[in-house]
Amino acid sequence: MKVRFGYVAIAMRLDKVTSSSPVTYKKYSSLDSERERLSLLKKVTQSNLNDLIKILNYNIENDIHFYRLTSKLIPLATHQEVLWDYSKVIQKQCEEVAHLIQKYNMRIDAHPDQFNVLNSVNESVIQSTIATLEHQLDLFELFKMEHGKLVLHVGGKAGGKEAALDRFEQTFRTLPTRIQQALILENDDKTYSAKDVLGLCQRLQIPMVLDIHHHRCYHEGECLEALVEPIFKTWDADFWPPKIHVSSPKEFENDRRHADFINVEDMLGFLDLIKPLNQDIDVMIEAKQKDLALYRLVHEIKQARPHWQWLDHTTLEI
DNA sequence: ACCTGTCAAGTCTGG
DNA sequence: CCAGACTTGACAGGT
Repeated sequence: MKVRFGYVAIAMRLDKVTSSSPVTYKKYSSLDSERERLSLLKKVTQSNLNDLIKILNYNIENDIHFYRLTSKLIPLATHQEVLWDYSKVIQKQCEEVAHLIQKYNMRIDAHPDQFNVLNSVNESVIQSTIATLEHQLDLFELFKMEHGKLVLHVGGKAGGKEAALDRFEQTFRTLPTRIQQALILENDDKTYSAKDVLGLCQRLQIPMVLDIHHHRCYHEGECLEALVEPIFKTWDADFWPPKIHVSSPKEFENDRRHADFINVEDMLGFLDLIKPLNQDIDVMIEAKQKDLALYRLVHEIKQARPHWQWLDHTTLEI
């Protein structure tokens, strides 16, 4: 089985490189002319795309095949008072991004922010969530990513979990097909357990992302061992192998906040657990120190399991 | 060179 | 019912 490691949004080794520079609506609306406003949006967006290209090149240089885009790549892209056409402004850079992704066969995902709630009791929240998902898929198209995935949590629990899960299911079935095909769901750390999300994903026939730390923070006695196989099975029909999220608690056992680095024992425990399944997986590292945490984890796995083989600097073959 | 406040969003808790 | 916490990274402004 092959295990690849990825990280989120920021390459800490690259100084002064960020693909998340914002334009706040406050700043935008303070500008007097349409020309100034567009010029600011254009400047920041092009800078973000240029830095994304630097990050992708950096990933390639370091054998990193898995990466999560920032959700802030295009400032004010979905703001109802702005809604600007960014596609022409970044056409050239998108071609470069597409080229890099295709050439190196990178897996790239997106994880819209927590404010995106498909099971909200507020219809306008659902509509803005759909707009955000559409926007992310527009970007995937510009990057020629046919199989890009969007990770979401189930959302709130207003009206009780059963009712809230039903709302999710109802809403999902009305979504545009391309969103249905891209959505994958993750267990969270206080409301929807791995077991809850697995059931929902099975009903909707969509893949599930297992977050190991969230499971540790919130479960109702279920053990991971029994859940892993059916969770992986939700990926059977998919282009990609299953992916999991890994993080370690900041201070104490069930601390929901993420630590700077990954505790290697957390990772080794899981790898030992799933080894009998002989299943390729992609591991998204969610640590404050981003790519640095990836390098440290890989290094510590190599020390702890010296007999394991590596296909390149970050790809494990066991 | 550092620290603090601001921005943007939705949900949930505590008063 | 409403204020504040939760969360995140970038950046502006003050010291």
